[in-house]
Amino acid sequence: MELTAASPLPAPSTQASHVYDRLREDLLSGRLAPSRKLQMRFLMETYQTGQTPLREALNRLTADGLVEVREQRGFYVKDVSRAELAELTKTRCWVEALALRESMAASTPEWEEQLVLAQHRLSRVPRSLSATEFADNPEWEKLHRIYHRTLIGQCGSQSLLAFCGQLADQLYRYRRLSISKAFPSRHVGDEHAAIMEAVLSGDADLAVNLLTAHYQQTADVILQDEAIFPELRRVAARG
Amino acid sequence: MELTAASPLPAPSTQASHVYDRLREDLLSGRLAPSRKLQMRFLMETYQTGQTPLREALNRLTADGLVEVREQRGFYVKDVSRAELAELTKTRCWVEALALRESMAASTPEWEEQLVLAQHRLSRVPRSLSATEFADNPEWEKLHRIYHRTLIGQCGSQSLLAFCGQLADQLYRYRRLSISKAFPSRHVGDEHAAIMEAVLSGDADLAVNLLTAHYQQTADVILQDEAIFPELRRVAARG
DNA sequence: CGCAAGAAAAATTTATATATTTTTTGTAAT
DNA sequence: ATTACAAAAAATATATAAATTTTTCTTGCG
Repeated sequence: MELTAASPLPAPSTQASHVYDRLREDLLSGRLAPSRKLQMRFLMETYQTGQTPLREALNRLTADGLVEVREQRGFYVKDVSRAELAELTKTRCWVEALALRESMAASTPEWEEQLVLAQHRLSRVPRSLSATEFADNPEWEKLHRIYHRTLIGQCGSQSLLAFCGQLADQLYRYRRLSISKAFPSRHVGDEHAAIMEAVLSGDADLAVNLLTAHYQQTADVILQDEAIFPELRRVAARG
Repeated sequence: MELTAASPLPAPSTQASHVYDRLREDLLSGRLAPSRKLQMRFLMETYQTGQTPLREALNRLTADGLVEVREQRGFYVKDVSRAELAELTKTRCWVEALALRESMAASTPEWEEQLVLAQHRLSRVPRSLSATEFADNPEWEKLHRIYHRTLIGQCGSQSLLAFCGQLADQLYRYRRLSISKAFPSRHVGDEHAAIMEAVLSGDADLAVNLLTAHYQQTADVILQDEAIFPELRRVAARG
């Protein structure tokens, strides 16, 4: 297994935060596989650090919903399931629909300009680094995140935005875990543009419908990915 | 200051969980005052424990929004403000309105029975232990929590329920912090009954309106409590 | 002879104690 | 009065120890 290499200098203040960032990246990318046990000794060697910063990082990640802790039995990478994917998606659709409506109700010229900019920048970066096969483009992911965050950023509630961020992270892991990334069948660029248009035209119902469809379609593709979920046969055979 | 005494036997498995429970109670009750610094030495002596379980507990409480952590500067009790109270209340109204509608849309006879039971039990316990002055009744608080949780419990999203629980905790602290607890001016029992009636009659709009009004009124009372928020004069004099 | 139950051993998580940085505070000098 | 330096206080990290869980091995019974 290839995990993040121990980079030498850019220590973000505390070791705990540094380990948190690296662990988070390894969890989201799938390098640390779902339901895998996170043994202290292994983590200490891999990330070259002590257990105090490690526990700190693992506890934060537990709060983020990426790690699971069982009392006196250690930490585990949060498992994935079709049921959880469906529930997370459903919740995200509900909550972001709410946040988007509130954002639009509190719209300002500045916010609309931010949205136009975010959409434009996203449209100028390729989804994949390779034209023939899918190769994750970190720059696109970053701009994609900013775009969706901007969409709901005017809602006026920090706690709601933080919750949306958590849901986004958890669902992002499903996307990275899934091999068939709906590439290049979908035109996600067009979808982002259409949502923006609806927002700018003031049509909240349309904007919400487009946004939720956007999320639902992504989930539907991943739900059909046999590679990330145990096939039904095997589950039946086990029981 | 009188904090929770070190009770001898009921240790919930790990020391960290035990400290978490006691710290949480002291934070919610206000025994640990807002913006107070949580020094390790003080906490270790007060709760008679080491720093590993303490850090664990403080990190969990940070995720709950009751504690704030500043890099290399330690932990602090989350500060309170009128702005945050207003925002938390607004968010809770939005999100619980959503959860209540979804609960009603997914209603079952079992759930309705649970709700009837929860409301009945709550109505049978006095709000205050004393008839003349306000004396917090833990049993009422417990049943109150269960009632509100039941109301939205059928929504079908664990993560949404967890988020609602967090908001409830944070707002509960404001209530405990406030001296004028709207007692006995309001008839919260009637409000709880009215919400249940609306739910049972299937009138979602009415139920949501009653619920959000319920939360908003509580917040309005606390917002006028000069004792918990720094008076405007003092803020102006400082700057 | 195979299987289940119990006890000892190993592995691992959790907690304490010690050491190292970092931040803050107090003092002196410009 | 302000800045620089030094001492202290406190947070963070490492290393060591204790307690718990899991595994393995042995013993007894069918």
